[in-house]
Amino acid sequence: MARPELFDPVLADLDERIRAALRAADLPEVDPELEKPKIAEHGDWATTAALRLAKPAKRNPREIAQLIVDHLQVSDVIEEVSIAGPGFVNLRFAHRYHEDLVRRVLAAGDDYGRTSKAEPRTVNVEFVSANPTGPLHVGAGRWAATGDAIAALIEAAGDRVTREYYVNDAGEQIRRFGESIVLVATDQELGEAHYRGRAIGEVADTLRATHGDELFTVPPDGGGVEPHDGQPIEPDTDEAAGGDPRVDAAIAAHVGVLGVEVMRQRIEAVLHEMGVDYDRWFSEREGLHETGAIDATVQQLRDRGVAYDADGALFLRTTDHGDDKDRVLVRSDGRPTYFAADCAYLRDKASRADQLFYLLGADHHGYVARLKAAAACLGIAPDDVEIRIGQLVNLLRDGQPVRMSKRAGETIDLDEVVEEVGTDVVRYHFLRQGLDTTVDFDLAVVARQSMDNPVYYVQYAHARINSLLRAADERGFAHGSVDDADLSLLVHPAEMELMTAMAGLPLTVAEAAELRATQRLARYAEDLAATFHRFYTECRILAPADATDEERAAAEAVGRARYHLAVAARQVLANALGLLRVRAPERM
RNA sequence: GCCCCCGUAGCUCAGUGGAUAGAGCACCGGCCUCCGGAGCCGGAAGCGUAGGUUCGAUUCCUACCGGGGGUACCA
Repeated sequence: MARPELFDPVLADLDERIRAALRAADLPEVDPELEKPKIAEHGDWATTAALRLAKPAKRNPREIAQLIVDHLQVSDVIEEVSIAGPGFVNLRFAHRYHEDLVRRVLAAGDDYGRTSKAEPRTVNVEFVSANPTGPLHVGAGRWAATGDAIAALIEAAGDRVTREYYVNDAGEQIRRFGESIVLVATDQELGEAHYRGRAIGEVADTLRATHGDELFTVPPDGGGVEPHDGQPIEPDTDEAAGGDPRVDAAIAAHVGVLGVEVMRQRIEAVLHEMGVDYDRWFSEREGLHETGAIDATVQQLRDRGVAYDADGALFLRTTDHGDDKDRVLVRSDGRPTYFAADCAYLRDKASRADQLFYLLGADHHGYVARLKAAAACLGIAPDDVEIRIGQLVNLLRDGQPVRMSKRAGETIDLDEVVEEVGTDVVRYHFLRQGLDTTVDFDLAVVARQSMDNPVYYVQYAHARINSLLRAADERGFAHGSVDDADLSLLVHPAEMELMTAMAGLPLTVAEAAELRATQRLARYAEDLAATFHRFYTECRILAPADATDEERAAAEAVGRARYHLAVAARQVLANALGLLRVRAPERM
């Protein structure tokens, strides 16, 4: 778990002093495990060391707490040390701490909340990777928002990130996809196994526009057959491999490849619209099949002695690493399986990154064991392969399920939803909920601009600060620089609460990154917004229009301090939203 | 059958060993001569059940009950 003392020099010092007190009191040295009390009255930080020492030291925890306090020499940033409850040692900051914090935030600017690491790792974050045989559905929006935000969090926590999309553009499905396009383009009926839906027709139209009708009727190499005597050309089909008897296999394959690229671009466009931009679109066909990487990987697995032949097929011994059964790498007919491509891809990525992160939907949870086992078989440390499973999305409208089946017209694609409600709403809705919970995405609820959408609450706080600062400028409010402001005047409970909340961003970011828990940051932003709204309600910056000169003069010094506090709050809010890739608007 | 996830307020969700379990929505009652009421303040309301581990359990373990998903020489 992220440690608070790593993000704050004052806490680092405090941590060390508590350890020193334990030594001085002849107590076993345990980690102080500084934590934030839930209740503000208990102070700013607390240590539970005394509670945890009770057993080994065989003493009453309150006595131990007293010993700690007796030997603890705190710096003057700590104003109060007290013992409470069963043996908590509570610590309260002097006001100076909060004043420094405001200055720290303003000095750090956009970097406030980010941390650097002495030895950053390169983390490959793969997410979405939906088959490019159809448009993204709403559920994929969850992986887009979450994967992207997790990537941003990992970066903010000091590591390097590559965002990657694995394009499944090889194999059986591409031929079938090609056949589907050809059949639709030539007004023939689709078979049972074909892709259907509006998108197929759109791809067909796009291809017709760029390549002409011959694309669907003439094999890419010309077919070697000239039409003659008005006889239709017999398609050179591949029914043995499951091909449709009406479609030439070479045409299907060619159209499939072109169609996939059209679809991939559409996917790229909607993801871009959602603020998600990949560093790499990894083509299975180009990157693994055409380079021979699959064959090389299969050979390597043979050489490592982790593969064996049985029933004419080649199996990988994944059961040696916790899988339920060994997996087929090469079928008995000699074709490599999709799993073999997975292994090759794993190997490729491992050569480019220190850590491989996969975000998968719950419908893929069966992959976890075999993927981790495959990594182990390849000699990749299983700890360097992290697979997170997210639960699925229920698409609703007014509480009623919207069918997400493949049938034409019934699906609602991600681009339509993004168009309808906007990217901030879509992203935030997914990001504020944990990966382990099933998300209900109700189009009717999500379209409402109210507190049904907390994103507006947070954005409103940010817009409100901007409005406030604009009003100050318009009235010629002389705020001066923060160095000249007397921040010691910020003693109102709402001001204290706001400063305490702002101090929490770095730790929240670190924890959210570590746990891959975007909702932590979203909830933090909501809490901070609420704290600001309270401050706004209770603490005026500008004197009322009808104030007397005397009143105005009295309020001026504290107003200046509050002005800088508001600027700092805006910065923290903007940074939190920025990591979620949600806009922080100046007006709304 | 086996595997994974979930069960917290009427509803949607936070809270991965600490003190008095938190928000929003909905409901009830207050707050604008003044910087944006998309706001603020107050009220009522909850950890599925039964055991176990621990000084301490919503949190960890086991069983059970409910809900969701997965279990291919498919891609």
